[in-house]
Amino acid sequence: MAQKETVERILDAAEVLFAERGFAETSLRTITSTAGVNLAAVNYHFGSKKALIQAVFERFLDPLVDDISRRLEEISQTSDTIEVETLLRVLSSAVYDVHGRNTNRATAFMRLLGLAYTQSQAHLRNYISENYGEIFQRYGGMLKPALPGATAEDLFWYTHFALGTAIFTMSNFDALRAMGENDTGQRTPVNAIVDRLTVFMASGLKNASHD
Amino acid sequence: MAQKETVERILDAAEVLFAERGFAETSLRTITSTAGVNLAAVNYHFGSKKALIQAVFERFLDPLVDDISRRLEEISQTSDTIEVETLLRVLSSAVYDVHGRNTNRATAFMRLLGLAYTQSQAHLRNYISENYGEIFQRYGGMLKPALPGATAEDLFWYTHFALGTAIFTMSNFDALRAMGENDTGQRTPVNAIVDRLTVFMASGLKNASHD
DNA sequence: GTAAGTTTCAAACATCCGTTTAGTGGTGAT
DNA sequence: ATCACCACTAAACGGATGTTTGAAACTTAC
Repeated sequence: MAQKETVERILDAAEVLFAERGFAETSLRTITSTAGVNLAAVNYHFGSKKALIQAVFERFLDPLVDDISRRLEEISQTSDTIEVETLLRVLSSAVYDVHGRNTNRATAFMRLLGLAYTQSQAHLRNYISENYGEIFQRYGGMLKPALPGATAEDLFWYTHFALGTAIFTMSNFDALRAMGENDTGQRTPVNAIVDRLTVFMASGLKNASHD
Repeated sequence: MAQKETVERILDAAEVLFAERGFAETSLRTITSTAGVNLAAVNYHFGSKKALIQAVFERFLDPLVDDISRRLEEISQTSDTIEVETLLRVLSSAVYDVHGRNTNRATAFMRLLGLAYTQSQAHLRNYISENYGEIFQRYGGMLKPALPGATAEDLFWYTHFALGTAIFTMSNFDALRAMGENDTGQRTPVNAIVDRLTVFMASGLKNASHD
């Protein structure tokens, strides 16, 4: 009866609240009351709180993965050897593509991705690695020729260092930005942060080649 | 009456359980039952769950901060300009110094540090920044001349990238090493990982200088 | 217009949580 | 021996949580 369906109202509220407080710290009552729906609606439409969490991820991960897939195919056709920076840009560009206009949504997404790693939600990790593991491996396969001379051990550790940098930054995005503003007096724009992050990761990764 | 005091038994159990599951996900009943003490003991000795969380951190951070302080004074006397790698080594050496023998304890501590950033525990962040903010700033002050040409904004973001890399790696230390062994067939020694981590962070940081 | 099916609702359910209380047992000083 | 003090304990408290229930309201189709 309201403008938006109940299901989407719940997903909208849950996305924001989960990103702000985490999964365990956000109650269904808080979600349903800010969504303006009945408490029982979550269990009716999704089945359980865990299923709701997965649904939140599915809603924004699906279009994102499609976008990344498309971009990876594009650049693998145009050029033969792909630079590290190019591969990193694929990710940030995809995020911007999908949630570009809405910065709040993009930062919420980043925090959620970070929380997925950090918070003890085994069901979420399983869900993600089952449904999105393939694209992850494809990406790693394309990264390998970009870092010639790196052993398998090098590649493993350096990519996980880079992954850790990104995830830590994402999961603390707002807090870090607030600290930075308090510290330097400058409120760094999102894309300026992403640029620095890309530089940091790329230069760290490149050291895996010639050591 | 038992070999260890009640207070320490609680701290030992809480440290492990918090690191495994997080703060909100660990109940006082779980802590007290694995510690073999009465439920009310936590509130009796510490006052509240929040105070217990802070006490866990205090027991860990105090000796570590002392060690870092001592090392920073040492190197600031011997040489004038300090390399980035040297400053990074101060941290890893201090952790090894204080908890060197017990690798489990060191990784648990790293995970806790990561959780302190990620989990929504405002009181913890306030406690840490109030009690340990000084050494943090001193370290930052010594890092600044090692990265000439970097703006305050650069410095803030690149140091937090490096911090994120370290925290993520350490807090998932066991899981990462298991993945790596499964992936590459090699069980990478701890110091080899720390070495790679130092290289990664240093080369990432150095890019803050000339951009 | 009535029946079937779907969605929403208030209320209750069982369970878990952090905290408090009232009381017990022990220790050391006077 | 008495008193004060400290550590500990079993039990209960009030509140919050995810989930379930059974009936009401609405939608759709014939």
